Amino acid sequence: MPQLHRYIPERSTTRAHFEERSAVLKALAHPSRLMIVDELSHGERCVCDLTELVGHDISTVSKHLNVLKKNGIVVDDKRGKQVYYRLKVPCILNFFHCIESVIDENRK
Amino acid sequence: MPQLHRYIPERSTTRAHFEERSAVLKALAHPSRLMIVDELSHGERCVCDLTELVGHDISTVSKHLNVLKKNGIVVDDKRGKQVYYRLKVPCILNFFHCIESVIDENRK
DNA sequence: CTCTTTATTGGCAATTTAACCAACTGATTT
DNA sequence: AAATCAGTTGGTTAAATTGCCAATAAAGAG
Repeated sequence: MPQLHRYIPERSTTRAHFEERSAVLKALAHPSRLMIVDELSHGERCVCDLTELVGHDISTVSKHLNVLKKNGIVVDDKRGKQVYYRLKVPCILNFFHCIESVIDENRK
Repeated sequence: MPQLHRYIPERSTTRAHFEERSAVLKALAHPSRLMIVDELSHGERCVCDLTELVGHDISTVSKHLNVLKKNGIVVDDKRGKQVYYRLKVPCILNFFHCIESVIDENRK
């Protein structure tokens, strides 16, 4: 008698699953997008605020925001002429501590 | 009397700093490299073990390992004919929980 | 309604990334 | 010493990324 349910792993470790994870990391892995996430950790901001912060063309910033949005890191909210973005999953911020420690180690 | 020391920020938020951080994230943001990091969380492994795991050419895996090494995520150790890699900064593993929660949110 | 402001989208050029194969290095085996 | 095994490095090609400009859309102001 086959026991099919025994073969379902608790945690997926398939290639597809690692691709999903890396997509999220890739969305964060750009200096401008990190600046944006850092800024959004202080509250929601409109695209024009973020454009000034990042110092690139507004179309470039809009595309960066779309990358973050597609990967579930931010959500947007149009109010009037402006579009406001905010963090969707705050735990993203925990990354920074670890990344700092990696960088500190690299300096040694 | 100028108070120069007052202008030194506690935490750097310059573009250069965000570039450093994104370099670390970028090193992690690839499915094969995530597979490697996940495997190394169980202990050190030689390149040939990781090559079998990843399922790509050994030269490709070697280059992935070099990316992780250059960014301070793993360290290597040659013993005999084999080169063993292990995680340098274990906190990297904390990322996974958060990434999972992002992915879970994305499914909703 | 027209003009302006805010943001998104399409398209293009330059750069980067990632895979493979081939060549090479270094250590072990025979 | 010669052959073999484990890994790294160089070179090439295909694909993805990122920036800007131009065109478009949507909302508000005059």
